[in-house]
Formats: sequence, structure tokens, C-alpha cells
Amino acid sequence: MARPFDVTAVEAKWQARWRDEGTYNVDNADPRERYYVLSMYPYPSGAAHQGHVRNYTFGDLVVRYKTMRNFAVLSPIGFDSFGLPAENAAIKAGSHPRLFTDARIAELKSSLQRLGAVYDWRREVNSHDPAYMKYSQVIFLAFLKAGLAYRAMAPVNWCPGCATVLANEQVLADGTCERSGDLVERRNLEQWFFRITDYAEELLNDVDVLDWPERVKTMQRNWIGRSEGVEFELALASEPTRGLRVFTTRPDTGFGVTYAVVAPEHPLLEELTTDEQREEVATLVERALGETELERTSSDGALAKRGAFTGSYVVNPFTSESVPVYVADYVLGTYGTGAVMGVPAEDERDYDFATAYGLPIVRTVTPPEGFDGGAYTGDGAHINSGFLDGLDVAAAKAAAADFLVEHAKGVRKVNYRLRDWLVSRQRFWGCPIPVVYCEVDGIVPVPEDQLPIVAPDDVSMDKTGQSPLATHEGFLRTTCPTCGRPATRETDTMDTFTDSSWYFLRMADPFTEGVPFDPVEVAKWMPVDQYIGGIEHAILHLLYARFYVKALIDIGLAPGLAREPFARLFTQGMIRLNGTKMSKSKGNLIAPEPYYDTVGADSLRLFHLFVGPPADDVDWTDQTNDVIDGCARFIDRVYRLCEEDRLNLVDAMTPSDVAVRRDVHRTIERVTDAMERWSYNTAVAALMELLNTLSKWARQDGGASREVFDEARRTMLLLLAPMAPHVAAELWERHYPGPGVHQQPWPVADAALVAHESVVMVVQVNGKVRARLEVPVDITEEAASDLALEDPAVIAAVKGPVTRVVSRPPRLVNIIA
RNA sequence: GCGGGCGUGGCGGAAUUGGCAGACGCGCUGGUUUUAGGUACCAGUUCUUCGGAGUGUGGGUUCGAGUCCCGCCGCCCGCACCA
Repeated sequence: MARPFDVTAVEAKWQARWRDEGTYNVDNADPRERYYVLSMYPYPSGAAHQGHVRNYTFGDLVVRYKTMRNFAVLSPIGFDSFGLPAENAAIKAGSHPRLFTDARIAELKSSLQRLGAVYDWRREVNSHDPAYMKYSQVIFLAFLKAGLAYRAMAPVNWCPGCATVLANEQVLADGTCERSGDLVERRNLEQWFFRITDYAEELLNDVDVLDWPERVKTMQRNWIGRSEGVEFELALASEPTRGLRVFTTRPDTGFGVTYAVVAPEHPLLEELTTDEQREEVATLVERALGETELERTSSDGALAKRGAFTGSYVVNPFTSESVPVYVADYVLGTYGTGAVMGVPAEDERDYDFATAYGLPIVRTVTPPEGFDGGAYTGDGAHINSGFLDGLDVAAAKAAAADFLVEHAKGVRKVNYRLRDWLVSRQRFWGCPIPVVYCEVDGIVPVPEDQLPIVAPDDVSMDKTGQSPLATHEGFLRTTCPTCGRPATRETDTMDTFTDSSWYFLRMADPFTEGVPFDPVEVAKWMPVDQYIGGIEHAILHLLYARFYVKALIDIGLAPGLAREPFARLFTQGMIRLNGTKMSKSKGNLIAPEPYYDTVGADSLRLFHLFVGPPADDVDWTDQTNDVIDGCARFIDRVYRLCEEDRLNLVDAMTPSDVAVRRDVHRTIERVTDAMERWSYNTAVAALMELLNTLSKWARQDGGASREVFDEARRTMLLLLAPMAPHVAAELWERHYPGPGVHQQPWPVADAALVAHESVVMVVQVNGKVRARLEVPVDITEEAASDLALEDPAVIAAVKGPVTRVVSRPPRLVNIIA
């Protein structure tokens, strides 16, 4: 394609200028109204791809647009630079993860700059930067001191391929590791946890006030998983003063309890198991403990092989009857009390279990007529339930709960699905957990003046997969800060989600030393006004960051901050390749560089804005390159028009000039509205329409007003400035001396100009359009219907008598005949 | 199974509150310029038996439905035995 200008040179020129002049640096003392725009800082796994391009194009557009709207805009960037891929790459290449990481960051940075994305680079935060690590560790120790960080034994997911513990989300539905594909094992290990469950209630409640996509809010609510119920005691038949505590959300079904089940991990299991049942129980327990949680809660596999009778009985407090106690793998030791009551008639799992083991099934809720399923979980009148008979589920729940509180050591209780956050990783390339182990003093925090603890450089990343920290004598051996005796360092590192849980706070104040950030400075910017990222972070990153901020406030590191970090969230769609998911492992990512080198960054940006609604997925197809060429064509047409190529400009005014001015101002309205609604595809379309109009008008035989043309050109460049910043800046500079296009205020539509004096009114007969009439905008209902009824085309279409006239001036008249 | 979203030309999509369906772009067709191709520019492009019909499908509300309500069909996303 022959371009009217040297795209590569122009883009390079402006990128250098924005970078060298720090055009988008912003001072914390800036007096203007503030706006914090943040695109999720990327993981530097390799060169940039179209997902990055899309994400950072949106972010950059908001930054430039809000700046033109006279906000003090905070636009920081950084890199989420710890993580397994860098470590695995280093193992493969026999080098140090830092070398790999630094190289990837350099690539990604270059790619972002060539996109024309602008940031306050003084605020760059990299997770692996010792300056940042120091404060990550300070925060860890503050959590430890506040009791929010603790060490405990727990059954965890262990990936043999990655040689580390995994978070639940890194385990796929089939029980394999999402990264290596190895089958994940369950191991009982002592690990570090953050007490995120302390915040379950607040994390759940605050979801309501967030201006986030409903989808993401629902996912957060599901993840936290609140359920209200009663925890009470089923007395042991053999020893009525002791009991088995169970949790239920359906106390109303108590009369239908025909058995109880404990988890294989349950502390009382040993005691409950009689000698005759010992072997069977032991076999079940052994197998269950080797399974993943996913396998255990899966509905696959015969239930008959998944439970065993313990030989003991407990007493149903409602009926005073003894019921048998089973052990089964589907009951989890980590949720509730690790023991449940079995109500086969009103719970599907219990129904299946009871059927498999021949346990009695007693209905306590009347199912609807014709109900032929097993368990009925809906509402209905209670039966077979003594004092609950006749009550609906809600009323019976309340009455039954009262009864349990009085008679079975019951308490009303809320349980959450959310578990404490396992933060330790047996990996090298992460932020070391800053504690030492002393034989005398136990777990001892590393004193703050010795932070950061940084992993040594002289390590060999061998192929065993074990973290070299665990065997590095120089790192391992230290002395106890308390007693001075020999001690060993913690060799686990923190989950990389801890790094991304507070980077946005450091970015708001990267200048203060000695503390993670100055809360007064940070409060000037927080919360983030617009957060932009991928839907894949819908749960974990966003939940963890929300927890961090609340916890930091409560332990005094961040007083005065809003308790929710991200006021508004936008999640962009994914890029697919001909309908399939793109990923690095599939090797089907599309790099932006070839586009920068040919059509230019502006064209690629316009494509991403124009292709469809930002929230929707984009399918990269055979047609995509043609659409990108179309965007380049649009830019070239803008360029030629602004450079007055073959125009016919005159000094006089003509009637067409008035109409063009109106179009210009209507375009301001349309684009501004589209920008606010994140409807960038229609914003681009509106500009394309304006260009079409201007191109024809400015080249028409009768001539076009030079003055009106100049206003149109200015306006078009201003509206284009956030979308295609390079070409807009270049054309502006060529025609208008002084401050650049991005330093100009966003244009405001002249309301008087936009208002039409007359409008085309549609006349329908029985709902079909029969005439279009030019009418004044303030035409009355009567005048409109009279005018419509006089029209020859309308008269011809009206066959019978007119029964009704619906007049909605000035848009429409509908005649019913 | 539960929850949420979506279904519009050959394709991506537009239509903010019920009021001219298909803006804008891609592709395609024709034309002008050009030795030719490409570029650029102009015109056309839902279907049609030219009456009309038409927004997955069947109903409903309304003068009027892509838009609101109910039932189906299909696709996508999340949760999935959390007691």
C-alpha cells in the first residue's frame, strides 16, 4: 500500500518525544481532579501479543482522553516479573531466571512503547526488583505480627513436574497441573497461609458496591460461597454426654436424618470405628486421602465403594432414634465441621448414598404433585416432622434452629467456601519469605534493616526441579536474630499473587523510602478509578488484592485508604485464532511487531478499537489483515484530507457549510458519548462517517469554506488523538503551532449548532412507512397528523376509514386505517 | 443440574429510552484514472416473484417489538455435589 507519509518515522518521532519529555509524568501534588487508570501489569513471559495490544490500547486511550478532559491522570506500568515460566526457561537454558526475565521485560517494554502507550515511567514497579521485594517482605512480616500470616499443616496440591505446591486454581478439572500436565498429588505439608477467611464477610458484602461487570461479581460471590446454617451436636449413642458436631443449612429436615457421615480426616474417626469395621474403614481412608479434592467430590464412580460403616451410632436429636455413622470420601475435612447429617429425602448426594447403602429414606418436605425424582430440595409443607409439620421451609428452618440451640448445643453459624490463602511456594524465582528457623526461638522474623532477603546469584538451576535455595549453604545458614545461635532460613518463596496484590499502591507513591508507601500520598490517588484487564483474573488476583488492601488498612500500614482498591473494572474479551483459544503453549500468538513495521501502531490500535465491543472476544481470522488495512486506509484518507490534497477551498460560505458544521458538532457529541460508554467501535465509526462527509464536501465543485474546513480539521484531529495518537499529533503539529494535540482540551459540541430546526418525520400507514416529510422540530401533535393526512402518498395508501392517528412529533405519525 | 450472557446480511458489527433495521468497516460487483496490475477516487451491495418479506423459533403485550413478557432451540461463560 502506498502511504502518503512515512508512518514508521512519524511514530518513532512521537514515541521518542513522549518518552524523553515525560509527557505523561504526573506529580502527586497536581491540583487538578485526579484519575487513576491502570492496566493490569503484565507477566513478562515473552514478546507481546495481540492480547497485550488490545489491553494496553484501551488503557492508553483512557489515559489520553481523560488527560484532554483536564484530569491529573496517573498512568503507571510495571511487570509481574516473578514466576515459574522464567524459572523453567532458565533451567532449560542453564542460566539465571533474572537474565531471562530482564530480557523479556525489555522486549515487552519496547513493544508497549512502539504501540504508543504512554506512562509515567518513573513509577515502574517490577516484582523482582529488590527495592520492591523489600516492601513485599515488610508487608509479610506485618501480616505475621498481626496474626494474618501463619504456618500450618495442611493437605495441599503438589505437582511433581513443577516440584511445588499449587494453588487450587492451578489444578485442572481432571486433576492435572495446568502448566506441566502432571497428575497433581495430595500431600500433607506444613505451609504458610494468609488469613483471608477473616475477611470473607467483608469481601462478600463489598462486592455489592463495586462498579464491575456483573459476571465478575457473581464469580467472586460464588468463590467466597457463603452459607447460613446451624452447627449442632449428634450425641454418641454409646456416650450421650459427648457428640459429633455437624453443620447443616437445612436444620428443618432434621426429622429425616437417618445416618451421619464423617470425613476420612475426622479426628473422632479412629474412636468411632469399631474393631469389626476397622479394616474396611482403613482401606477407605487410605484411598480417599490419596485422592484430590476434585476426585473426592466428583459424582463419578460408584458411591458404594466410597464409604464405609464405622460401627458406631449417634442420636438424632429430633427423633431420639439412633442412626449409623459412616465415613465417606465426599465429605471434606476442611469444610464446616468435617461431619454431616444424612438426609436422603432432601439432598441428592445423601439420596444416592442412602440408596447405595440401603439406608432408610424419610420424606420431611412434601414434594409437588407428580414429583418422581429422588431427593426433593424445593419448598413445601413439612411432614413426618413433629412440631415442624405444616410449616414451609423458611419457617421450619427458623423453628428447627431454635430447637437445636436449646437441645443439641446448637449455634447458628455462617460458613464460607473460601479457604485461607496458601502463599508458600517451593520455588526459586519468587520473593523469599523473610523468616529464619531457630532451634530455640522457633520462627523468627528477619529484622527490617536486613531486608530485602534476595536469592543469591550463584545458583545452578539444575533439572531436578528442586529450588536451589533449599540446598544453597550460603543462603541457608544464618544466625538467629534473637539469640545469635546458628539458624536456617526459610527457603520457600511467596506466591506471585502476593506481588500483584499491592503493586498499584507502590505505583501511586514509588518515591517514599522506608515504608512500602506513604498512605497520605497514596490516598490522593486511590482507589483506582479505572482498572483494565483480562477476565482470567476475575477471581484470584482481584480477590487477593481486595484482601491485601483491607488488611493493610487494618494493621495500620495504609490508614485512610478506601477499603476497595478498584472502583471500576473493565474486563476485555479474549483474542481467538479462527475460533480457538490462543496461547503461548500452542504457539499461535500473533506478534504486533510486523504490524508496527508495516501499517503502523495507529492502524493496529484502530483495528482493536473498531473490530467490535471491547468486552467481546475477537476472532483473528483470514479477514483480519484486510480490516487492519482498512484502518490504515482510513488514516491515509485523514492524512490526505488534512494536507489539503485536491481540495477546493474557498473564502466564501455556502449552504453546505452549515450542514457540515452541524455534522462536525454532532460527531463531537457522538464520539464523546461513545468514549464514556466504552463503545469505541462506534466512536471510530462516527469519525469514519465524518471523514466521508468531509472528503466529499471539501472536494465538491462548488467549493467549501476554508474557515469551516479548518474547524472540521481541528475537531477531527482532537477526536482522533486518543485513538491514533501518532498521526493526530503529527498532523496537528503541521498545521497548528503551540501546544500539541494531546495538550488541547477535549472539544465541546455547540448545542445550538447540533439542534436541528427541521427534521424528517416518518408517516406510517398501519405500521408501514408511506411518506417522509420535512417538519419543524417543535411541530405539534395536531399539525403533524394534519400534515400526514394531507400527503398524497398517504392518501393513496389509506384504503378504508381512518380509525386512529398516533402522532409522536417530530419523529413519527402512524395512521391506523 | 444451578446461575449469567448471547443469537441481526457473505463476514465483524450498529440501532442508549419500544418509533425509518442493517450505521461504519471487510469482502464482492461495476465505473473513472492507469500500458497493465496495484494505489486512489466514484457508485452499488439483506432477500424478493417488485406485491412484499425480514433480527434463532413459536406465542403474547402494543397503533408500533431486534428492543418488553412467556415457552422452545442453539451457542458461550461461570459454578457444580461446600453439607
